[in-house]
Amino acid sequence: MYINLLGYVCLFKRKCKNLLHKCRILLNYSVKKITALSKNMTKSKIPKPAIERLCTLYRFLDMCEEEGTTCISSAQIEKQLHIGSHNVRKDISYLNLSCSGSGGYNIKKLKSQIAAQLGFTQPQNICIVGLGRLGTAILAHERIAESEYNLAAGFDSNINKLETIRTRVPVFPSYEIESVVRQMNITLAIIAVPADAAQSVADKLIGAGIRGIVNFAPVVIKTGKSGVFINNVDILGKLNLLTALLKANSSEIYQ
Amino acid sequence: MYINLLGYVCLFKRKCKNLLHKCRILLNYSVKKITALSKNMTKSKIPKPAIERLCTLYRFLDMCEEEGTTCISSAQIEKQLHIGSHNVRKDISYLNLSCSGSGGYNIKKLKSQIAAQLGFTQPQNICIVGLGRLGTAILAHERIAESEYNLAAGFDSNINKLETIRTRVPVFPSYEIESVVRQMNITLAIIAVPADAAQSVADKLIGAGIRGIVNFAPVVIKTGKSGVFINNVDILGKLNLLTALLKANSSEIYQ
DNA sequence: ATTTGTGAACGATTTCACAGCT
DNA sequence: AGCTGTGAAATCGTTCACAAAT
Repeated sequence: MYINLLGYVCLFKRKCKNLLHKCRILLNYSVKKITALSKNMTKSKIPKPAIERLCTLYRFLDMCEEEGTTCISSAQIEKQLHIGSHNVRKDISYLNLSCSGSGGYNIKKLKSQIAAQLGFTQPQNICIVGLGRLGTAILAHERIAESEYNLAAGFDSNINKLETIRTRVPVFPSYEIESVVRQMNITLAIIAVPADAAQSVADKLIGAGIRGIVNFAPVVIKTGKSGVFINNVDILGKLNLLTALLKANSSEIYQ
Repeated sequence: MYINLLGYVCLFKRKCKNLLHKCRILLNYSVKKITALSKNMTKSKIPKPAIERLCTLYRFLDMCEEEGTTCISSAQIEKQLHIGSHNVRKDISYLNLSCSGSGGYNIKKLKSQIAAQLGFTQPQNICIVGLGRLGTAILAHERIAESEYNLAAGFDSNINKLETIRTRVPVFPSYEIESVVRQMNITLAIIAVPADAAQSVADKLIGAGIRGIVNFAPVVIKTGKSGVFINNVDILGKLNLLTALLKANSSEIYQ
């Protein structure tokens, strides 16, 4: 039988492309079946890149809503966000909802559905560690105040600095991070301290039970604990990435 | 023959997993051959996620070098950066270089090779548009001054502000963006203006021939032109992403 | 003895194509 | 008439396993 199959394949190689496809379908099916039998059905979930795109889409819908638009089609989203319309529809389909029909998506409805599925409905408390130029710039960020996030605390190790900062947000010395984070039930943190302090600050935050960190310090932060997500935003890294993409785009990397 | 094959597959379903694999190999091989014949050999290139990881690695190697380390193995990199050692080696293999042997990679050599392949060797001129709190924070970023990037210009629409800023970097009013960018041969830009000004600033920059933009304004910037890369760093978007990942991680999104 | 380098297997994501609504 | 929603195909990226190198 093995030899027959080999002969069959040789035949395919020459002429029977369609039948070959049929054959592949059959085989793939059986492989899947076997795989499904040998391990538990993996729970379906949204791919991470899709989640990223949905976040971008959510921010974009927010903007559209402010401008007073009520409907948008996947083709329009493609033009604005550079995400293929197929891709947009697929991503939205992961949410298991239906805004269907011609005329495109109802923005208000779609936005609230994304918020519900991705967990943007419950307001969360966030904090900023490091109140230098960058930290205070974020403290003053107009849109955070209007958002679903509540900026609950700021921290800095320099106590003199704390006294001179003018903001509505309560500020604390860094050694109080753990107690304040626990008491105020803060779930997300933004790190804006110098590189050498970043990891120790992150350790404190994670120790206090924080769930996610946006790190602006130019080091890669490690988390020993699973279930804690870290987003490193190193500006030099971003510049490097752009440089590399430009190079790769203009001339092939393999000489 | 079709029916024979079907029967064969049924047999597989029950017991012949190994032979099935063999069969798949044969078929895949033929499919590849056919595909290769029907279209031109696609040029191999580095996957985008691999480029991102290599940028992170580059920054990390930079740090290691400062600390005086000379050698590092893929296993050590795995611990520090949370990138699987397999993955590290694969990414490095895309560069077509050889630092091989036991004892790990020579940091200096590896770093210079990454720089060469990814295009970090030629210093590039960069500029910042928007000299509010965030813009000035970036102007003062210690590491940019030491890096392969030359911070050549800052821009702000508020002329009074330009006079009060204390920095070594030359600053200009925003209406001079196009001429200054051209004259100084600036290739990358950082946008730190309010949301409503971001797109028009980006249009000016792209019009002046800029190749890449890191955008800190909380809107998604569009580029009509291909060959221009944009990196949107929206802090609310990052927070959204963390929230969504937490939700997806803790409880399945499909109820 | 240890660690790299890499083809191939595997798994994940994107794209396609068209049925199904409105 | 036009747009969404979605299985299935195609593509892309990661992991594996082991040969090669020192």
